[in-house]
Amino acid sequence: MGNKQMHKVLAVDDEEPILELLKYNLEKAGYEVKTAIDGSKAVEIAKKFLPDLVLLDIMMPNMDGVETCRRIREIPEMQKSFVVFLTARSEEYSEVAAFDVGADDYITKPIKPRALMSRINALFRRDSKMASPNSVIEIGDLKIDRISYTVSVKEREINLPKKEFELLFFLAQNPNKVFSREDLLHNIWGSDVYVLARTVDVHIRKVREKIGDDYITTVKGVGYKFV
Amino acid sequence: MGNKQMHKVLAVDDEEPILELLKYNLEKAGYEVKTAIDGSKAVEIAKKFLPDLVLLDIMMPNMDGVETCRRIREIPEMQKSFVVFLTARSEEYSEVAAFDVGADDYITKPIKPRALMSRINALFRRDSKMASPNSVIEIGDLKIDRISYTVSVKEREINLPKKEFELLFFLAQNPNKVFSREDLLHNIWGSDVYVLARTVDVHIRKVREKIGDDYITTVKGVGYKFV
DNA sequence: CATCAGGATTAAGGAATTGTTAAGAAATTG
DNA sequence: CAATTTCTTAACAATTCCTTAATCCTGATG
Repeated sequence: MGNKQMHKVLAVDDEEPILELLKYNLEKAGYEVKTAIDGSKAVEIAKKFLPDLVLLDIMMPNMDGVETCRRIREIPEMQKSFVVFLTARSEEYSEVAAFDVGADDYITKPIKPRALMSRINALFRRDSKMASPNSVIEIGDLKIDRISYTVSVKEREINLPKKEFELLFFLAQNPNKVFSREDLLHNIWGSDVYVLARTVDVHIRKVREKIGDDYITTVKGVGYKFV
Repeated sequence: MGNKQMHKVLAVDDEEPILELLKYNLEKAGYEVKTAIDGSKAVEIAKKFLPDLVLLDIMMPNMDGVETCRRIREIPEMQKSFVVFLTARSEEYSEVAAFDVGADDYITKPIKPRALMSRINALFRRDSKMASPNSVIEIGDLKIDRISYTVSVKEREINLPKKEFELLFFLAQNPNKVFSREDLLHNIWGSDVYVLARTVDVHIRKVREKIGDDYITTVKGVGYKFV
């Protein structure tokens, strides 16, 4: 997360000229760009390329944008990436469905390059997705606030070190979803940090020690989940 | 991880010590490894060995990594395998060419064993995750959720240990189809794990105990089926 | 109705996984 | 750069889960 590299963008559209338009503008703005001509190719590329942003045409033959988005969101490493839909002005049908599957924004065609780039730059300017407005999670007695970096259980404030906080926050963001230790390492430590998987156990233990045993569940042989 | 289907890896480098380093670490991690000292040998071995992953040094005398990769990709059975390039930090020249011939990743030398293994494991993990798209099955009062690893009968949540969960999930994925104990062992335990067929009975019993007797049917002399 | 074959059930030991602790590195702070 | 906190690793304890084997049922068959 922290590493300042070029942001990676995957553009998906069934029309070649639009892909070229997107690629040209994005590369000019300093992004690393890959393109895909249909939904299944997009998923394939996303798995390997792990883009920070996916630009996704919502109307495509075979697999449409919404379904493609769902598949992409299933990739553990893609949980934190942005997905922005491209949609013709008329077809607002899928606006709801789009946000359901985790879209971050949508941009209407025809695409105006300058507007497009300004919206995309804005996305990344919001430092990371985590720092976005809804970064306060409240579940039962537990309140996790990523802005002030504090956790409280029943009004009682608790200070968690960074890794413990990130771990709790990440799990709480995806309640009831099991993550393997490897998933957690990739998402919280980053894909280029290599520590033993059992390190996660120790952090889990410390978090539990501080907030109680009721929030993080162990799924033996699989991993951990929130609640 | 539970299922141990040994993955096959072919390591290709013109330096013997590097091959040994790779072989040692890969075998320790449970991979079946073969090595090749140059590109043409690599292609030859790949044809017979059909590895799931090829680790390919990009700078080699005679046939370089990119060309070797192209030849390997021409083998029909190797279309779906992974190819990961090994490249010295300086020579990023070939990054583009590498991805063009279908590379899945590249790792820079000098090789750090732990980082290497973590990336390779991630490669296979990502692959296997995609294999099971329908992660939530609902049949009547029964809901099986592979994301949270929980089973619920009429809103009542039940926690199943891993093997029991996998067993139920597998059967429920193919409703009304009978599987012999051997089929189940092969599919859930893996093809290289040898346990007595009767072990399945015990797990079936425990699943029934928890979700009720109405979901798994015994077909005498044949096996078990869902519903 | 006795016998038999296959399945159900149970309990126990062993295997595998996770919990817990502590010590030394690494990072951060004053 | 010293002091403090946090992170990672390793070792061992605790726990859960898996497998086996022994015994008990059940229904089919002669």
